[in-house]
Amino acid sequence: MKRVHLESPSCIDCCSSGNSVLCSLSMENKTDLANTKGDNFYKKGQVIFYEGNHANGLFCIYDGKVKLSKLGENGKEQIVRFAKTSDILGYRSLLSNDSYQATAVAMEDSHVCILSKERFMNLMASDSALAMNIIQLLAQDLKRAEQWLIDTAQKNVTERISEALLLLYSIFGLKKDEKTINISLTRSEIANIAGTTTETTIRTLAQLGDLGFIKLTGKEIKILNINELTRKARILD
Amino acid sequence: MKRVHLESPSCIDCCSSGNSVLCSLSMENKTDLANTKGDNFYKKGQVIFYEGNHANGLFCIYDGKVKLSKLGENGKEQIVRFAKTSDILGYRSLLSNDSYQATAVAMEDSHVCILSKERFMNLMASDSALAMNIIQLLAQDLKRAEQWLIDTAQKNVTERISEALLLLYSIFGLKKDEKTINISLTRSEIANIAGTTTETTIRTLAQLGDLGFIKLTGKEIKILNINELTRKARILD
DNA sequence: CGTCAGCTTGATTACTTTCAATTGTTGTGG
DNA sequence: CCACAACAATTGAAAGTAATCAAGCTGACG
Repeated sequence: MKRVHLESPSCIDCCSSGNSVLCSLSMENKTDLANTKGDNFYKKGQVIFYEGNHANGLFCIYDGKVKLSKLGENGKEQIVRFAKTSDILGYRSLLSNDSYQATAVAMEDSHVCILSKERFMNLMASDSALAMNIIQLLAQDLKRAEQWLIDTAQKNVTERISEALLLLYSIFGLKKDEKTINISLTRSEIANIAGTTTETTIRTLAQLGDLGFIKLTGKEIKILNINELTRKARILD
Repeated sequence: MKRVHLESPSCIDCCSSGNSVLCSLSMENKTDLANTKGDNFYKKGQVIFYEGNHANGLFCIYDGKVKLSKLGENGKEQIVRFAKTSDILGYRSLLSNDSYQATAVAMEDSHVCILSKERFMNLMASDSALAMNIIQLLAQDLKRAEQWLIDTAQKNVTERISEALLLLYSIFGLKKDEKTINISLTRSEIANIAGTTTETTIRTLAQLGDLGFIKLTGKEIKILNINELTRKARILD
């Protein structure tokens, strides 16, 4: 397997295009970081870290899409979060000194920078703006997790699947056609977002298609009527 | 309604007995805090703040028990967290500059100290040990929320109710008899932890009673066989 | 062209909710 | 202290929802 040699991405360049929380760092720190960090390529499907692994680094996605999932006691996957270009991964575990609590898998070929735990903790301690950004990130994650919890607990499958589609839309946006959700997932993965089975997901997606809210073409999902889909996600008529 | 006048609790005394995250503050800050904070009594059932209220303060429970819950779109309550003596409330909203995302209700008569947003934010900025403690708190809350999400999504009612009982046990502990969970909840509230209905909760608790894992006496719940209950919470035989 | 993984469909089963009715408990005012 | 009202707990039966099980089908790929 041949790999073209590439310079590790420059944090300065990265920040000029993307918008990571790390971009609040001083120019000096960014320069230094670029020299001390590592980076890796992950093919679609490859694991970046496993749930339970010792947490020793912070991951910053230079380019790509990643899912974070946990296994239930029955072995079923539950997707708990997504990360895309400019997002960071693993900070929760580093900050509470835990092992990684979820498994991170590349959903498409991804290029990911890696920052040692030590370096990250030092930055957090020395840069209060960064610390504040991270705190806000945690606070938002917590808010989202609690909202998701309620949705999962109180909504029926159609509502949850509709919501999952809207979630994917809000995170990954649309392709150039301004209709198609810019992420490709298997039916089973969608099921693992919504907390249901593959079969039920298929039937539900088909129903939403019959209603004209979405259009399915293989793994492509076009959103045709976002208002109705939103309504569907809330309360079943 | 007569109210005896009491001095606002001293933060120093409070920290000598309890163990709040605020106890990492310097003696000087604690003294100052004791003079600048407020405090309030809440009767059982009274609301400390409502979901959607503008977040203007941090609450520190001097004595009491509080539930944090959110309303689903269908109006059903979902309990998302508990807080007890020494715990703090509202930090998530303050830190991400949101309104309160949940409603806090006293589950028993409670005495709660209140710290202004400004004061709290200043402390966070000036005291890095406090900041680190708060970060860890957020990180733990997030971890717990994600775990709870999986449980809700993947477990059946019996497992979820068993887990809810274990959760109550882990948070509130036992009464002096070393058996009875040290919190009194209605069946409906237990249902709102586990994400099910009151009727199903009643039936499920009765089953767990028949199995000899717990003993129900009114609102008292005794844990008779914690190992079996734990096993039940995991995977249905 | 065969194979494998993912997708789809139908039938059946299991679990929960919902609805309805009854009983029990608690707090209040007379 | 009792009667009443309001709320909480309980039980049964019916209805609904989603999971499970069992086949086929389809498309990508070596």
